[in-house]
Amino acid sequence: MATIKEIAKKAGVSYSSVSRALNNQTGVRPEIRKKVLEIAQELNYHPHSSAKALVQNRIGVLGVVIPRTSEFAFQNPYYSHMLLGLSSVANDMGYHLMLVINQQQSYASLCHSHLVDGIIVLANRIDDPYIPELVRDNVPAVVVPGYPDGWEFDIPSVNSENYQDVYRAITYLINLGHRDIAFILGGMNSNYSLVRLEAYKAAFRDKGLEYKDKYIKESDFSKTDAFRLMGELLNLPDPPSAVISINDATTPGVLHQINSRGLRIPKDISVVAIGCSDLVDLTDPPLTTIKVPVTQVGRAAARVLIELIAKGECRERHVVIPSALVVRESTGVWPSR
Amino acid sequence: MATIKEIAKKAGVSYSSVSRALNNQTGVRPEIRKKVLEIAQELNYHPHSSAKALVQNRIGVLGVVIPRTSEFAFQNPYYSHMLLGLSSVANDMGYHLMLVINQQQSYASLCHSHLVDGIIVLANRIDDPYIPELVRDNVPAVVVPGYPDGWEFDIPSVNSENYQDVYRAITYLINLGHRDIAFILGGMNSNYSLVRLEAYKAAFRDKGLEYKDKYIKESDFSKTDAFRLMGELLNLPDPPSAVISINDATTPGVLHQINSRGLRIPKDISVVAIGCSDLVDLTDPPLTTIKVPVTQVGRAAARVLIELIAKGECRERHVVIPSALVVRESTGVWPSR
DNA sequence: TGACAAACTGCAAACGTTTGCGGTATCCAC
DNA sequence: GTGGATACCGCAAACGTTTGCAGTTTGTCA
Repeated sequence: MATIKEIAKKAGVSYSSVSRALNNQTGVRPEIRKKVLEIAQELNYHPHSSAKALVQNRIGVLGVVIPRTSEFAFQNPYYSHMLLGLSSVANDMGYHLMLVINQQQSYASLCHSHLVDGIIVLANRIDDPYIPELVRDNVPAVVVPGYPDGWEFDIPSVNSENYQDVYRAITYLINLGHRDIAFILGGMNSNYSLVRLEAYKAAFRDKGLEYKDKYIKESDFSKTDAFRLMGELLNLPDPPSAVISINDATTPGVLHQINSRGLRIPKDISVVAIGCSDLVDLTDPPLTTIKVPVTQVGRAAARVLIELIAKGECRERHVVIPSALVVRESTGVWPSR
Repeated sequence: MATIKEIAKKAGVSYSSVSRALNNQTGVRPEIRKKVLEIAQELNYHPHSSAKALVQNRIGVLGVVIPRTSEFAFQNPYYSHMLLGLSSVANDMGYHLMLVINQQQSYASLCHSHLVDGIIVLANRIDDPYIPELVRDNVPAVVVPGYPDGWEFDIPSVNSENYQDVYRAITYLINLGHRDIAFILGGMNSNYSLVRLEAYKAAFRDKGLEYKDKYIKESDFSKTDAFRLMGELLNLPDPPSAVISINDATTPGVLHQINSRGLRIPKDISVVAIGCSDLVDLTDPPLTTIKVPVTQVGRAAARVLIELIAKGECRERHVVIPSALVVRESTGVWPSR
């Protein structure tokens, strides 16, 4: 591999001039710059990123941490969309992405060893033991979706309008006449579950109604578990008239359970899906959906992290991306006749 | 951040000894080693990976390239499974993963700039302009799934038993009595499409039968396109009695089209799915599937690449992972009564 | 022509490691 | 007590860059 010195020798200048020419800095005669660039091209020169990193104390890589999670969870299109968003901003800003799945060591050490300049934790669990260390060591880091309000420490986060969307969706269902609304949640160590359940309860409360605990089910975010739980719900003597499903993994399980019993949507039961997948667009009937703008969340997360790395702080520590409830045909008035 | 020199000063030894102690090399007294390790712990020392990389000429990172592709394609669980496989082996072998999506520059430059030690290209297109450069520059690289036999250049690859599986599936359908078997393919710049179509044709040929071009459809690997093409097929005066769908993205489109017409599987039409998703396990009826062992392909790819980096060559340049046709309930004899 | 500023250029240090080599201490056997 | 082997230790170079500083050239204007 060609180095800067070889170029210098070949061009007959010092290698500081070569460096300046290559990084188009000021202070090098145009003809020399041109010559240097030509020779670099000819030798197929590529700057040694480690050497650069060593002196500049910046490697140009963002660490994307996907905490220890089960295989089926990682299959969620959530991650794909997120990675697309992250990667598009990173590309534009001159950063690369290091993907860290099921890391068994502290996230902070990635930064301490200068492997990455900063860290994004995706789908963080609120009991993740490695996140407090990030704030203690003051590592540039962003978590998605973050922590409940008033949490014991503060770390930059990006989220979508989780609370508002679920609140709107439940209010909408209540207005349609539904009272027995089931919620297929994920694990309660996910802020997604916590915030959305909070909104669910608030929507009932604000209408002067009471939700029923038996309709609230904690899944492990998997399709099979959602299938099972939806089965339990439908076996109740008074099954729910509507159900809201927390993500793209659980929704197919819910739908499959409903379909396999020959129930009709929305005549027999209304369904609201939460997710980022366009899978739901082709279901029959088209699903009323809380469309989570995951790619945009990813873009924002990358932007915040890059700002954090550059400036040591960021203007907005807790970004919320607007999202929307899209009403389609899987929800109807109740009772339905 | 603590450096090796600070540890040396604090321990009262030279920093070469510290280095040796930390990398548990020979040539340092046990009590000194112990002391050094304690101080390192206490100072929260982490070796500077760039400094290390500079002198060792090895950064410990594998580049995972996902060529320019559309958003919906990246959503395919194929990539998730692959990344899980890659990451598990990489973790075990002390490597990290750099994820490069939609890279607009040459893949080889990643290696030339010492950002990564080697490169894995996922779902390579046979007309990808950046891959020949990898072999020209002798960059450690593996492509998945690779190129057709007798291609103009040779590059290590990992694939599953694409050909055999499709051959078996088509033979199986023919034995059931099917003659009009549709194939929803992807783009013909993908070796997946090429090889599988080859197998499709061979299965007919070897039975002394002729396939019909009108039943072969090239999709763009998307669900919506598959939905459209399946529509065209079912609109034919002589629609197919069976269909095989090339991946996890196209299958839902195919199924949705069939269901929306009120056709019954397998009475009216038999369906064979190709893919890695367990999505199909919950469909009604359960799908006869060519289960592609994508995670294992990923694991093998990482292993081959690491061997390539270490030894400069690998024993097996073209690994094929065995897979299987899993017969479930979406395929039946024809005619069906 | 001279003075002064501006633009250019090169030297050398620095970034944090690893490692070959030569030197020193330790130990054991005779 | 001497010899030699062995284990340990530190010096200094090396990896490929960037960059502050000082020195040199060029240009401009009076």
